[in-house]
Amino acid sequence: MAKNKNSSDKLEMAARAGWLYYVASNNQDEVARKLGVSRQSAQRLVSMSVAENLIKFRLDHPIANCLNLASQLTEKFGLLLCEVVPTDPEVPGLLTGVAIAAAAEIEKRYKSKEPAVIALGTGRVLRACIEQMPNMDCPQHHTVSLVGNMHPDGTATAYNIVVRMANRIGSQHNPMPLPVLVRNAAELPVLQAQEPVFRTLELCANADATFVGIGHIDETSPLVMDRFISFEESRALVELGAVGEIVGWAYDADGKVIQGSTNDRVSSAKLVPANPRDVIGMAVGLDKTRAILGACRGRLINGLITDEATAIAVLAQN
Amino acid sequence: MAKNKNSSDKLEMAARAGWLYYVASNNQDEVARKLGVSRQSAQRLVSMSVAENLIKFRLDHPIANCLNLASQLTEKFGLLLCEVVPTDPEVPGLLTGVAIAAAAEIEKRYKSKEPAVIALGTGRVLRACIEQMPNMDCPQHHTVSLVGNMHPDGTATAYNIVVRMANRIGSQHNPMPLPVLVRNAAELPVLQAQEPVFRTLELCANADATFVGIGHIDETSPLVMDRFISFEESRALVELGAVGEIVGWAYDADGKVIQGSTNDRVSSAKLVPANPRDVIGMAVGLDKTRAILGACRGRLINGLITDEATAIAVLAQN
DNA sequence: CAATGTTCTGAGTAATTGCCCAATTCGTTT
DNA sequence: AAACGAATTGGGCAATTACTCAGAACATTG
Repeated sequence: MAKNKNSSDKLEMAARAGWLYYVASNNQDEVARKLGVSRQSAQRLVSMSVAENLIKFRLDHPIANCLNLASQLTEKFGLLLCEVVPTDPEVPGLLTGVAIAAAAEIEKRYKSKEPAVIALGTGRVLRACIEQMPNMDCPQHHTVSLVGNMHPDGTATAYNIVVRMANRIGSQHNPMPLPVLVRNAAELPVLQAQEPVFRTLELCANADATFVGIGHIDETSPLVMDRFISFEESRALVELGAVGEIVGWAYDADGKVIQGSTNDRVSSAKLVPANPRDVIGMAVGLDKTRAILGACRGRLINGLITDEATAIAVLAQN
Repeated sequence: MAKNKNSSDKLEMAARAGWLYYVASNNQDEVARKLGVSRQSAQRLVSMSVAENLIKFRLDHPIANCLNLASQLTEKFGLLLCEVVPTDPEVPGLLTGVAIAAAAEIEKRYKSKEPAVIALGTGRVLRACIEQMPNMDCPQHHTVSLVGNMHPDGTATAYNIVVRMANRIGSQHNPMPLPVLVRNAAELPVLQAQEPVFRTLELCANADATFVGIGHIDETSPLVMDRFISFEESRALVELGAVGEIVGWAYDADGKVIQGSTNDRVSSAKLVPANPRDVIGMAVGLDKTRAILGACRGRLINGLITDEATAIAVLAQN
């Protein structure tokens, strides 16, 4: 009884203190004087008003929700970096937002005076990213491709990201002179032992930061559309549980890299689960939900750049 | 362009900083690190987030004395709604508190899915209210002005509340394209028969909720200060027993609308005593006491949002 | 009533925040 | 291209806020 009254009085005082402090923007000395208590007590009351949630903070800005989603994702998947950009409800597939965010992140690395190695994968976001990069002159840095840049016939792929990026920012660069998938698994060791390939893979393994697109796997997936794998292979991967791919490596819902199938012929740098360096995945689109989820669960990435709608979907499905 | 982008970037950073500081309770060092800026810049951003009202504080606790006053007022005047917020004893005129409470009440109406018509009057509280509203997107709702939004010379008034409110919450809106007082009583019927005016008045009459400021009448009253009526007219009104005004309509201590004088030229929507819809008055300040009392007695309002000190004065005088 | 435990208080101190100022950057003008 | 002015930055320091702790007040129990 006495206790109840006491604590409810306290709360009321706390409410007043919180009001005077936050709403009327008094400092704690003034609050103390106006409530007739010592400054220390006023401090305790103000602090209580927050602890007891009598004072609510709310952020009124378009990015508020994004921040919230980013922090949920960070929390849930132990990410080092997470950026969620607003979605234009009328153009939900728009890449510009994530591309800008990703470009800003990439640019940050290139701005460093210290020589850095940045490894790049594939994907629409990364391609859009290049447009968003400023022209720079960074001969001290190194841009390296995680993934083969040619078709089996020797022509360069449409996603020749490394070269275009390196041109723009003026860095040294190593493309990967291999097809994404080699013709048969047996020749892979031989090809990867070639000096240029070998060096490139080495750089990838030691890259200070890695940026990759996250692809989903089904009939409409980028791998199929760009004819890297056939429709049948895609279906086989799905049979094996594949939900997504990063630089060609297909993985399942837990982020475990699939054994066998097309993965035997992937020439790309290996994925390193729980990599201590920054590995930042980028993806937009509701069809990517499961792929993103898998990549996060398996710690194939430790950073994520996406948009609001996709983030919501990922969190909802988790 | 560059400047615009710059400042919108700044605001976004400020929003982030505010979020990290207040919502995620980081200290400024952590905010600085997470945003990649210096501690001082972080401090500036946090401070900007408050100054720009990106961060809003809200007290969520029924303070006993305020509740008590509210229930006395409700009882005594048969109100449908009454909200009393704390007063800072040294800054009794501070509008922030009532503005926040009123904004919460208005927001509640706008949150409804059902299309609603909200009518707004004038006054300092209502103006301060707009700052406290979150940005919303409510194209299904309608915001309508009870009172003329222009000076006789055609310029818009400083209290162009409807437009600013509608911009913020993204509703349709009807300002009132008339002066608050027309030049002479004879032309009033003609002007009010104009389609846009007529439609607006019609909406006002059917508004689901009406929010009005309560003004007092003397030499220092808003009507005089803003040159809507002359000092002499004000004195004449006082002679006729006027103690307060709502959207320009002067009324006496019993809440009876004054006959004649400037009231003959008021273009605003008519006051409806004992209106079955919500009509919520807002007022702060001891000089408003009699005006509030009159409005309540005459049932010109059926809801009241005020502060502790004013509430005490109103009850004491009754 | 004394003993015991709990809560509350304020002094002291550490940490954090707010502000001023000089230096620098950036954009603009000439 | 140089010069100028506005805006931005970070260091340094003062003000404010948070925390710790020992003692006081209070209630509870034996």
